Amino acid sequence: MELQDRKQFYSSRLLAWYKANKRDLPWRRSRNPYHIWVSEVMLQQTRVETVIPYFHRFLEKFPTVEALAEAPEEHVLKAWEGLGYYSRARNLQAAVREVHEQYGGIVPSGKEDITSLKGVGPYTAGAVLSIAYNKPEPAVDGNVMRVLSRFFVLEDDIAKPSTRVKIERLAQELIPEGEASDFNQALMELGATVCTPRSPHCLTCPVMERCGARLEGREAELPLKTKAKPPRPEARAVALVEGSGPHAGKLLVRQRPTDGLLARMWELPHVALAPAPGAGAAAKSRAAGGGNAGSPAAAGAHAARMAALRAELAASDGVDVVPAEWLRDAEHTFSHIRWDMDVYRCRLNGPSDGSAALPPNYRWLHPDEMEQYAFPNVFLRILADWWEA
DNA sequence: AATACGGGGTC
DNA sequence: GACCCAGTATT
Repeated sequence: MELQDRKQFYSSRLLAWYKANKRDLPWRRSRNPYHIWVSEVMLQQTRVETVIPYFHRFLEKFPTVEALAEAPEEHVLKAWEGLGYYSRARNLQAAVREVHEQYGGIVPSGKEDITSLKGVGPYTAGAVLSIAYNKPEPAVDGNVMRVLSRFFVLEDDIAKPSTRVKIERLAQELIPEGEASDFNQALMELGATVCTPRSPHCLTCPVMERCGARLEGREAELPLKTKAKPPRPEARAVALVEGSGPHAGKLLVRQRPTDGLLARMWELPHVALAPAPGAGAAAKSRAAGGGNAGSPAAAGAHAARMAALRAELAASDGVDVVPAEWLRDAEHTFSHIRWDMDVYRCRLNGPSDGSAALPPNYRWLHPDEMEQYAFPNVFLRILADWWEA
C-alpha cells in the first residue's frame, strides 16, 4: 500500500536524520521527567533560544519537585518574569505540589494522571510521556502540524481544534516501535530547523523526495491556517509617582488581582481611558511618528487624561494621585490587546512627611528591591528607563 | 468553536 | 507590519 509505504519511509528517514543532527539542548541532557516537564511548559508558545536561560535559572532555584512544591509562589513568578503567559508558572507549581503530595514526588507516567494536572494539556502530556518515559503517545505542536500537513498534503485548517486531533492520530501511527522519545523530538526538530513556516529548506530535508507539498510545489502554501483577529487598542494613563520624605527615591507600585491578565504581577498604577475621539487622535498622532507633547491639541488631551487618571485612581483604589506633567508615551502589544499608554509624573497627595496610608496592594518600591517583585516587561521597561535617567 | 492569555523573533 | 512560536483553560 502506497500510503503505508510513505509513512514507513517518513518515520525511518526522519528518525535517522534526527539521531545524526539533533541540537544539543539543555533539556536533552537529562531524562529527569521533572526537568523535561519544566522545559515543555516553558516551551509552550515560546522559542527555544528564549527558554534556555530561564530553564537554567529555574532549575538552579528549584532543582527538584520538592523544591518547587515548597517554594513561595512569588519566587516562582519572579523566576518566570519576562517569559509571559504567567498562568503557566502558577499552574506548574500547583501541579508540582499535586505530584509532591499525591504521587510521592514522581511525575505520573499514566496519560489520565498526567493530563489531570494543571497546565498539562494534550501536547505537554504527550511530550513528557514520550520524551521522558518513551511511551508511544503523540506530542503535536505547531511544528508537527506544519511538517505533517506538508508531507501528507493535509488541507485542514490547523487553527481548528479538530485538526489537532486528526493529526494526533497520524502522529501516533508514525512512531516507530520503541522510539517514541527520539521520533517525537525529530518531528519537532524538523519543523524548527528545516521545515520552517516560511521559506522551508527543502533541499536539506531528509524526506523531501516523497514530500507531497514539495512534489506539488506547494510547500509555501501549507499548512492552511485562518488568520487571528488583530489586538484591540486600549488607551491608558500611567502614574509614575515619586516618593518624598522617607520614600524619596522610590516609586509607587501595585500588585494586580489574582485573576486575569498578568495575574498577581506588579505594575505602575494606571487606568483605562474612555475610548473617546481624543484618545484615538492621540494614538493616531503617535502612529504618524510625531511627538504629541508640544501641540496645543495634545496639551488639552493631556490635561483631560491627567484629570481622568486622578479621578479613576481615587475611585478604583482610593489613592489620591496628582499628575504634574506628561513624561513619555509607551506602547505594548499583547496577543489580544494593544495598550497605548501615556505616562505622567505624579505626586501622592497627603501629609508632607509621606506617611499617608496605602491600599494593601500598594508599595513604595526602591530599585534595590526589584528582585522581590515580579513585573511584566511592559512596566519593567518603563521602570528601567526612569531609573537610568 | 471562540476567546483569553505574553513576549519576542523573523522575513 | 504580518506571521508565528515545543499550548492550555475557560466560556
